[in-house]
Amino acid sequence: SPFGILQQHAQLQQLNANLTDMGNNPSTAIQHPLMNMLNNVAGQKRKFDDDTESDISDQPKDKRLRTTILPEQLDYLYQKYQIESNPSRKMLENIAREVGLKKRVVQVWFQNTRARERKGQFRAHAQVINKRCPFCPALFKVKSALESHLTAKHSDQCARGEINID
Amino acid sequence: SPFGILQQHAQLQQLNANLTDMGNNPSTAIQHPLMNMLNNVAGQKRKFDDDTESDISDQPKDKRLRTTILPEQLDYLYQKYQIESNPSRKMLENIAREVGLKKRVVQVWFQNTRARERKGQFRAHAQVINKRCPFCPALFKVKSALESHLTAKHSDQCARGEINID
DNA sequence: TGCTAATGAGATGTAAAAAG
DNA sequence: CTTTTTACATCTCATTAGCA
Repeated sequence: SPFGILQQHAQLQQLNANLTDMGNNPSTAIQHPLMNMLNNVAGQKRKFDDDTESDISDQPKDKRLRTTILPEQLDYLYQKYQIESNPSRKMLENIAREVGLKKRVVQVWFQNTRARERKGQFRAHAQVINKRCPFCPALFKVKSALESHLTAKHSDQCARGEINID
Repeated sequence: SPFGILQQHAQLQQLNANLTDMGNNPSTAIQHPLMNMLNNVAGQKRKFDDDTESDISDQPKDKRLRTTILPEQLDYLYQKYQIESNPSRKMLENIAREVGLKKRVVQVWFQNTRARERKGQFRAHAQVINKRCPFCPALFKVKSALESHLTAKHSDQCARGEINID
């Protein structure tokens, strides 16, 4: 996947979030009064299995981890969104694999984007360029994709100032 | 900066090595004679799409597994249903083999579809999409038409994984 | 602080199981 | 077999909360 590095980047961010969270979790167990405490309707255990109900350990695992979708990934997602705003499951898996995000994350992104669009908050995102890489025959239609490619494959040349991305 | 990623690449790889590569591998790939080009994923894999990826295969509970019948398969089944809504055992086996589903699954589908029809819930079942070809301005309102166009005119791009037919 | 990723409730469709 | 019920999968919508 061309986003392999990006994926790892995101994972690192999440990891760091979890690690640094150890020990300082001030916002644990803040529940809104409106929110009900019951788990999902069908009894599916979404929370950590609480059969050991004594709950002495009280690990601060409640922290919600937020995936950072990088600009390059966003471009890709928006590209796909233009083609199909409501992709099938199979399509979703393909996209997730390509972009290097979990399927669930991609699914949520599409849901949120759809909702955003319905509310009229849709914004064009990707910068279409359709340019060729100066160092190899690769062709790109999105600017950020070219940038990723350059940093991944031709970072040395770029560093020498031989090329201007714009 | 897009170059910042590279700096972390090394440690990221190390980190990634430690992580138990949570690669979701849905390649169950049940194949059926019909539509050989689509890789059918309707295999029995525990879905339960919730994040947490707790795919540890020691789930002791009675998990009712639900087959996902793909649109292409549905098309085929409805086609057969129009011809004969109550097929014989032999026909059932034929249909099951051709569509790539277990006989029992097809049997249940016919039962449920019959019941649905009796209750007046019969669906027209048209695959209207109104999508534009990702590679040229051609517009299609029927899914199968787009698929034909893609395989006929842009098979190379499709093969390169630049776009997914579904 | 704004944008948005993630969550949860509620609705819908339907495959599978149970009942008849 | 049919009818009914259960449970899973996925969507929308409203909210909550994390990060730049």
